[in-house]
Amino acid sequence: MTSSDEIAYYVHLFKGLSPEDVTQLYTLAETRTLKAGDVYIQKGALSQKLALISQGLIRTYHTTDDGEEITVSLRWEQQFLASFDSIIHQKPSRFTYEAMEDTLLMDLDYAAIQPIIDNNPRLSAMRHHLLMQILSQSIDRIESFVLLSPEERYLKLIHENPLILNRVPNKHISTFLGITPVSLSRIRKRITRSR
Amino acid sequence: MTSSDEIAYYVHLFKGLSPEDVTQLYTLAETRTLKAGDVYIQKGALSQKLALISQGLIRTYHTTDDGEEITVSLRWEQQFLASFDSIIHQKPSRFTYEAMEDTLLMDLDYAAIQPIIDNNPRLSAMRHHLLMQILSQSIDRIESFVLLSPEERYLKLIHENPLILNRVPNKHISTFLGITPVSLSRIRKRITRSR
DNA sequence: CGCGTTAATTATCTTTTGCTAATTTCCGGG
DNA sequence: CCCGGAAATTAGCAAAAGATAATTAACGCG
Repeated sequence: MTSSDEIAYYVHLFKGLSPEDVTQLYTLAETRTLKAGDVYIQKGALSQKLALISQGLIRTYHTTDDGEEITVSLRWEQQFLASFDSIIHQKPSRFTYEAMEDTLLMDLDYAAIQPIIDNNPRLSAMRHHLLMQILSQSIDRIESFVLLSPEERYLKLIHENPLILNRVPNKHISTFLGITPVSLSRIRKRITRSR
Repeated sequence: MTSSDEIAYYVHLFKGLSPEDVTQLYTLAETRTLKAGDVYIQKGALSQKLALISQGLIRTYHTTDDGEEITVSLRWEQQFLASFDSIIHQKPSRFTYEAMEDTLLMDLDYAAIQPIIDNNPRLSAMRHHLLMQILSQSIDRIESFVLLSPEERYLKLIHENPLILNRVPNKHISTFLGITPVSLSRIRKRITRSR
């Protein structure tokens, strides 16, 4: 794919942007490939990374004192990924961002693109729109913890996102839902038994 | 307090804005008082309400099929309150927003102020800044559900926000933490016993 | 294709939570 | 100041979840 093809693709994807708008950012973007298991952002890193995932899946996790990994976020195709600790608070990331599959993404440095976005009304509007999407998803996730039981959260997940189960091992799904792998296994058994 | 005093106050509060910027929004704002128990946004309402709380505390809750109230959010002085369902998705609010105390707030209609903010770079930048704050708080709350036990969530709450306990009954604190009032009571007992 | 590692399930036991109801405490209006 | 209703705690029991370990299944690499 040529870069002009790609720009046309993003103009189509982000309605409201001109080819020039996209090009401004595209120039500063780097296409990156990650192999399954590769770390995209290391815990402790201070870089203000921002990425748009073209292909693949990235898991964000926290590591406990005894070395357990707890999955905080799962992001895949067409979704943005951001090192929020660094972007919002200029602090080192408390989390590790790791590819679960071979992954292709557009890698950006938010510190570099921020002034460009700030000075371009259409890019600013797009950033605002995307931020609202992300905020909406976050609020949704909070609600699922407040309103639903672990079993209901799992059912919601497989309802809204059945494909993810084939891409992420259950042990990561479980911590993503705020429970242990053993507990998820029991929930799955309960569910299959009752249908 | 005169309105010019108030504008000076907001100029000081939102660094980066000029008195003119503040005035643009202030003109469209309405100072509203709510008595304890008053509903600010009714479940089902479609209005894109946005408020800055000057004094008081507002609880957002979901009502279950059997009439139980589950608290989703608690907001107080200097914080923004938004009917996200309506603002982001133009849908009726799934939640009720109710004052827990006599409350004073600046009431805004986001539909009315959006074009003004869009056309004013400083206001746009402030909106973006505030959105990032709200997103950061949301992500924090998600993390507390994924990483912490109910007891740890309660300890985190009283550590970060001890005053809230004197302003909100425990039955609302408990559902806010994703547990039942009875369970919170037991957690409180465990804690006092161990110190 | 087999071997070894990891994931998933199952088992056992302990702890915590939910549910329901009873009891006690708290609080505001008369 | 008292009284009634709501909140908070406590109690008792059932269900679910956590911790740990053992067993089985799945998977990737040579």
